[in-house]
Amino acid sequence: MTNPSPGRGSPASPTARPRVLLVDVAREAGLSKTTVSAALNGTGRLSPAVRERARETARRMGYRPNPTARQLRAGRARLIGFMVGELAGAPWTLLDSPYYAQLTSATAAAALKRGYALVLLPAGSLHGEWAELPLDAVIVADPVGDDRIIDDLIAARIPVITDRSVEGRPGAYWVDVDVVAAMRETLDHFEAQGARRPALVLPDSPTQFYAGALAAYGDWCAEHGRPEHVVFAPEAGNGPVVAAVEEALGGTRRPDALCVVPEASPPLVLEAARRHGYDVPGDLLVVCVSEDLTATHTRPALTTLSLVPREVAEAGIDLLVAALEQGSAPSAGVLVPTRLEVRASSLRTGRR
Amino acid sequence: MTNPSPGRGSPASPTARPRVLLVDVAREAGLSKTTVSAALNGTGRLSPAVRERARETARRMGYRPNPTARQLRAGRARLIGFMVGELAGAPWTLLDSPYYAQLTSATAAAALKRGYALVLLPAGSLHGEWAELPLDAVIVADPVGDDRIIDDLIAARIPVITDRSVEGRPGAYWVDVDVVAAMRETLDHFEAQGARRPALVLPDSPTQFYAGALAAYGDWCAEHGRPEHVVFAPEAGNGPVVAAVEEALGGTRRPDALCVVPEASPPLVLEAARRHGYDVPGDLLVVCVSEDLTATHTRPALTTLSLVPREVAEAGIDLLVAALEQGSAPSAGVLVPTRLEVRASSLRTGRR
DNA sequence: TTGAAAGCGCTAACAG
DNA sequence: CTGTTAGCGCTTTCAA
Repeated sequence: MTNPSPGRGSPASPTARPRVLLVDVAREAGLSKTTVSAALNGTGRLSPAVRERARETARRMGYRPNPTARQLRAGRARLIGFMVGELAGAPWTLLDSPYYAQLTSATAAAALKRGYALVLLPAGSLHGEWAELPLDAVIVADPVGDDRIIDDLIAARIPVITDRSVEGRPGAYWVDVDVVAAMRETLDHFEAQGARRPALVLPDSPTQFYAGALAAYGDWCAEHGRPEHVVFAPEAGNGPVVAAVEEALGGTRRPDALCVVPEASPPLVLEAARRHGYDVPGDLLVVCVSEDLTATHTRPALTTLSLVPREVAEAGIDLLVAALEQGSAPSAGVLVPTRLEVRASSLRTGRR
Repeated sequence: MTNPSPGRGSPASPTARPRVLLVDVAREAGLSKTTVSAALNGTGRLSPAVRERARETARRMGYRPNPTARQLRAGRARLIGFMVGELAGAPWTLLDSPYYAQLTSATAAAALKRGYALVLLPAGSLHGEWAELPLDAVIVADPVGDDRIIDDLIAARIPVITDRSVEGRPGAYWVDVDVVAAMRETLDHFEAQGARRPALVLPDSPTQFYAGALAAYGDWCAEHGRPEHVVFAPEAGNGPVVAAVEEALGGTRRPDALCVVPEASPPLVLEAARRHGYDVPGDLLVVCVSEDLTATHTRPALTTLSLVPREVAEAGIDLLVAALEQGSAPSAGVLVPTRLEVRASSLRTGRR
C-alpha cells in the first residue's frame, strides 16, 4: 500500500516504465499543469499551501522535468561546444598536452559556473557534427586551416570564440595570449641573469602564436645586439622537441640560455641538457613554455612560461556569456598576459 | 536584387535577425512543412523534382533545423554526461593525469562515432547540475563516496556506467580493468627477469582498484615466498609519489624491482632511482602504471602498465549504446585486460 | 504524391 | 489566486 511503484505498464519490461510527466503530477495533486509548473519553478503567485502540495506530490512521484521541452520553450540549451582544431587527423591526442587538458577542464569549469555545460567536439567535425546539437556557442581552440568551420558556424548564427585570427569578424570573438610580451619578458629575464646567447626552440608550424614568438625573438635580438639562434622542431611531441633541444645544444655555438617553446616534458629537457654536458643553471639557463606540473619537481626546478590556460578559459567564457546574454560583448576580444614562473633553472644568482 | 539578406527585422541590430524556420522554407518554396521536412530528411515518397526544389530553397535560405525541436520529437538528445568523481573539491584537476585525459578524449571520440556527444560534468554535481541537461546516459569515472549521484541517476531512470562497485544494480553498467591479472603479470615479469624482492608503491586511498592491487600483490608474494614490501603515498601527485618511491628505495631493504602504481611522471621516477644509487635496469627493474608518453623517451625507456583508457572508453560506450538502443545491454559489465608495455627499464637481459 | 493536423512536454499569457 | 489556452519548431500519422 502506498506503493511508490506505479504498477502500470508492462511488468515484463521494468525499464520501459513511462516517465512521470507534469500532467501526471497535476492530476495526482488535483491541480493544473500551470500551477504545478509555477510551484516547482518558484514563479507566479501561489498560496504556500498549494505550492507545498504540488512540490510534495512531484517529489513523491519522482517527477523530473524534461530538459528538452524546457529548452525548446526557453530558446536556448545552455550548451557550449568545445572543439580543438589542430591535428584533425588524430582527434583528441591534444588532450595529452597539459595545456589543452587544463584549457579544457578550466573551460568546462568556467562554463558550468555560469550555468552552461561544455560538449566535446572532435577536431574534424565533418561540417555538421555540431549541427545536430543545440549549441548556444562554440569555442574553437587553435583553429588551423579549417577556417571553414568558423565560417559555417558564423553562417549558422552561432557565436564563435577562438584566437585572434578572426579579429574583426562579426559574431566571432577571440581570446589570445600576449606572445610578444611573453618573449620579451623571458629574454629580458635571461639578460638580467647574465646570459648573452639565448637560443630558441620552436615548432615548425605556421601557427600565429609561433610566428609571433619568432618575430618577437628576432626583434629583441636585433635591439640588444645578440645573435639569433633558432632551431625548429619538425613536429610536436617529446621526441622531436627533445631532438631539437639537442641540436640547439650540441653544435659549436654553445648557447648560455635556452627557451623551449613547443610543450615538452620538463625533466626530459633537463636530461637532454645534462647529456650534452651542460650544468643547469650554471652554464645554461632554461625556460620552457609549459603547464606541466613536473616542472616543480625536477632538480633544479624548471622555470616555465605559463600560457595561463585557466585565465584564457575564464576570459573566453566571460566574453561568450556576455555575448549570449547581453546580446553583444563589451569587446570582441581579450589579450591575456602570460606568466613567467621563475624557478632555479633560470637563476644564475645561486652560483658563487 | 535577389539579395540573400532578409531585410525584415530591425536593421539596427544585425544579430537579432530571426532564424529561418521550416515554415519559412515551406512558404518560400510553395510547399508544406511536411513536404520540406520529408525532402530534407530523405523520408517519405516525394517526386525528385519537389525534393530537389525543397532542398535548394532550404540551402538558399540558409535553413538549419532546430536541434532542440528534433530532440523533443525524437525523445532523446544523443547526449552523454561524463563525470569524474574523485576530488570533488578540486574539479577537473584530474585531467592533468594522462590517464583521465586519455579516458576523456577516447570516450568523446567513441561516443561521437556512435552519434552521441559528450558533456563534461563537474565532479561534485550538486545533485541536479545534470538535471538541467537532457542526458541520455551518464558516465561516472571513478566514483568515490558520492554513490549518492549514482542513486539519483538511477532514480531518474538515466542509465549509468561506472566501475565495478555498482555490479548487480539494475540500470547501472560497469567497465573495469583487471587489476588482479595486471599485478600478477607484472610480478611474473619481474620474476622472469630474475628479480626476487619486488616492492610496491601504492596510493593511500581506499579505491577498489588500489585495494585489488594490494591484495593481488599480497597473494602473489605468499604464493612465491617473496617478502612483501609496500610503501604508501599519502596523496596523488608527483611530489608525494616520488617521495614514496624514495622511501621504498632508500631504506635498508634494497628491492631489486619496483612497481609504482599511482600515476607519476616516468622521468621523475627514474631520476629518483638514480639519486639513490640504483642502476636501472642493472640493479633495479622498474614498472610504472602510467599512460604518460614520456615513458618512451627516458633513458632507459620505462616499462609501463597501461590501464588502456582507450579500450575502457570503447567498452563503456559500446555497453551504453547497446543499453540505450536495444533497451538493454548483452551484459551488465565488462572486464578489460591491461597491457604491460615492456621496455628497457625492466629487462635485465641487456646486462652482460 | 502532397498537405493538414496532432502532438513531443513544458512555460507564460491571459482569463476567470 | 488558479486554470485554460496557445504556442516553442519539428516530425509523422492519416486523409485527400
